[in-house]
Formats: sequence, structure tokens, C-alpha cells
Amino acid sequence: MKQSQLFCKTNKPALSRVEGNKSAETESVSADLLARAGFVDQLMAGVYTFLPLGFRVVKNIENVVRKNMVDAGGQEILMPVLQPKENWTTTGRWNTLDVLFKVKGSGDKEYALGPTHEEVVSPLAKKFVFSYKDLPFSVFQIQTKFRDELRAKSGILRTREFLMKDLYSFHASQEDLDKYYDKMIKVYFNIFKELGIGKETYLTLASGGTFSRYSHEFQMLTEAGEDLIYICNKCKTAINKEIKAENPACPNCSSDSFQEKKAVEVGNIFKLGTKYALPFDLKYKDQYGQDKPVIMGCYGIGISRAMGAVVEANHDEKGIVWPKEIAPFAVHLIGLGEDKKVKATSQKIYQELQKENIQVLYDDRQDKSAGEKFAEADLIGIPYRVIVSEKTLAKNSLEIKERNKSAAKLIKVKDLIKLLKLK
RNA sequence: CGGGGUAUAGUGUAACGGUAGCACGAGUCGUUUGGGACGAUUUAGUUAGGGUUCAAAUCCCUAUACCCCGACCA
Repeated sequence: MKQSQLFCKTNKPALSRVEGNKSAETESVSADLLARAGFVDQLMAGVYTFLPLGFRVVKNIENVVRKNMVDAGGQEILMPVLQPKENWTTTGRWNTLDVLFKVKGSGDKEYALGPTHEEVVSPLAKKFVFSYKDLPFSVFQIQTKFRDELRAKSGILRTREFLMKDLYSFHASQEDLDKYYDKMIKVYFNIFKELGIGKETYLTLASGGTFSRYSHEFQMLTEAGEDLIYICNKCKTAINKEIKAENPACPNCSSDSFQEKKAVEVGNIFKLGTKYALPFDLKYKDQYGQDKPVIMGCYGIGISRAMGAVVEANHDEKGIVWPKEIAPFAVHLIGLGEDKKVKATSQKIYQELQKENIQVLYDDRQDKSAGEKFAEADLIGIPYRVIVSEKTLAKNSLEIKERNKSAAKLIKVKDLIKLLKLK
């Protein structure tokens, strides 16, 4: 992609704003950086457009999550956002779920906008599950969710419309669910590691509802987070506020010494048991011909929230530092000056990188000073910055610098692709 | 949903009840080209509706929007 063509404008903040007397302290860092760097645009409170750079990151996060879900046996589907009221009255949540968006169609017929999909996936499963031989299985989707939060906040960390991966698993027995659930904990940690927030993310005990003692939240430590978690000083088990209120001692080692931390919930997993199977009469016949309710689990990851969380965990004073796996581009190629040879060489490198299928953003703009290009590159945060200038060409070289390192080094033109392909 | 705050140009901000100004951005021209460079020039604004007043960006009322704190968050 040529930067001169990119649908994006970075925003150089006015001086007063840089000095921090306003927005810097009222918004989360991720909200500020993502907006300034041109990744997202706010339409209204809690509703955002993903611009080309941001959308690329979203797609990359989706792919990381998707790959891990498929590896764990999940089959991808896409369920509707628009859902019949009846399914929600069946579970009672039409009236009890405060965040449910209700819309009216013609003839005053009422619908729900899906905040989650148990009400769709459970009756769906009923059409396919008859025998114990049909179990277990799991399906997932990556889709827009709607929740009428009373208060949206912190940029894309808490919105009314957001992208979520939700997987639902269906089992013949509690043991089978338990086994799958434990496996998903490992899968989730692998995902957060690949997203570049593995180190900051804690498996956190949360209340489990009727069917299990605990559910688990994946909480990423950050000052921008709105949750408080408590990490046991002795055994490092993390628990959320709810659990801490019910049970002042560590459920794992009984210590009462905790560290309180702010965190954002990037994922959570629940053992649903028969909570949704019963109202929808989702059952199977066992080996003896007996009807048994299906046992369910559900597993969510906020895709768009994860994007914000990644920025919270990966930035410096100059801008975003994207982890390689989800960066909008692998390489930011920057040509400096109007020298013909510089132009020709950068153009050639641009084409070769594309031919090698290396995602490259090429700053081909002639009317921008070097300083401005550098400042923008740091703000956008692409992992590799490659510079072509008269200075580097005099040594028959290019300069390459990683966003998360301070040292740049010169390499030969012909070694560039070799180096990038190794990464 | 309770409480608080704010609303002036694309962005960030000034203006005692009395001429709406500045910076950044954007456009044009020129000079620049290794850290958001410089000069010239152009562009564009008082959230909406009511009220008080000779006179309202400024005071009052209503609405709307956004932000913050809390509550809420399968």
C-alpha cells in the first residue's frame, strides 16, 4: 500500500494537548493513540469505525483467534445479529438482561440485537443433536455484538457495538466439558501470547453461576482497565472483586495477602451446564435410550477490545509498538528526499516485497519532511522501518530499524528480503 | 440509571455583557528534506431552540451531544 493513497490522516496534536492539560488524562492511552494514528474513528459514544489500518489489525487478530479455535476443533459459523424476541423470553433474559438492545420492526414486532448467542446456538444445536453419537462438538463465530451499556468508556475498550469471538461447546457429560474447558484455558493463553499480551494476562477466578463453582476471566493488567483483580501474594492465583467479597482468603492456598491491580477483561469462559439446554429442550439419547440434557460451555474473546488492550500494553511515548503477528503491515518502507535514484530504488523494493508477499506500507509522499515521516512511522508502529535515502544509497545500503529497538543498522539491498523472510 | 463537567473553524484553545482572535491542520506558491522545517497567501467557527438586554460566545431556561465518577456489565 502506498501511503499517499492510504485512507488515513494522522493527527499531530496541538501543543496544549501534548502538554497534557486535557484529553491525555481523560481518555485511555489506547483511545488517544488509535485515534491520532488513524486506526479508528468515533461515530458516537461507544461506536467506532475501523479505518484501513485498524481494520487490518482487526483482521489479523481475528486470524490468530480463528486459527486457535479451529485447532481446538471449533467449526466457524455466522449467526444472525437480529433475533426473535421469543428466544429471549424462553430463557427469561428479555426482561432481565439490562444491556439487551430491543428493536421494533413493522407491525411493532419486537426483536433483539444479539449481545451474546446462547439464544440462537442452543435451538440451532437442537436441530442437529439427537444421539450421544452427535456429541461433543463446538461451533464459533466472529461477529458484531450489541450491548446497551449505560456508560461506554475508554475508547474501544468498552463499546456498545463490538467484535467478539464466541465459541460454544456441547457435551454429553460434565467430565467431557471439564476436559474441554481445561484445554480451552491453554488455548486462550496461547492466543494472548500470540497477540502480545501474554505476560500481562492473568487467569482470574470469577463467580460461576448455578452450574459451576467458578468461571474464568482473562484479565490483562493495565491502568486503563475498569476491573479490579486481586493476585495472591503467595500462590499468584488471581480472583476478581466478586470472589474477593464472598471469600476474603485465597481459594487456592488460603492466604489473605493480595495485590490489588486494575485490569481489563479480554476473554472469559463459562461452564453453562444445562442452563440453556433445559429451556430449549436441547437433549440427546444416551446408550440406553435415555433422554439427557446437553452440557454446554461458552468461551468469549473481545476482538476489538483486545486491539485496545494490545495498544495499552505495547506503546511508548512516540506511539504504538505493534506485535509482529497483528501489525497492520510488516514493513514501513520510507523514501527520503526527491533524489531519482532513491525514488527508483524504493519503488523497486516496494514491488519486490509485494512479490514476496511481505505486507508493506510504502511512504512515497514527496511533500513530507523526513521528520514528519519518522514521527508518523513511530506513531503508527509498524514493526520494521526501512529507509531509503541518498545517505544509505551512498553506501549501497538501506537502513532497517525495529520499532521496539533504538538501534538502526545498514544492510545491503539484496539482503533485505532474506532478513525479513527469516522473521 | 444517579452525580458532576464541557460544548467556539477539521483539531486544540482565547475573548469583562460591547470588533469572535491564536496555534495546528487543510489549499496555493516558493524555499527545504535524517526527527512533525521555514516564508508568503488563502480557507473555515460561537451545538440547537427559546428568554433577559440597547447589545449575548458570555447571563437564564429547555433540548441534544460528548467526557468523567459511581452503579451496571451472560
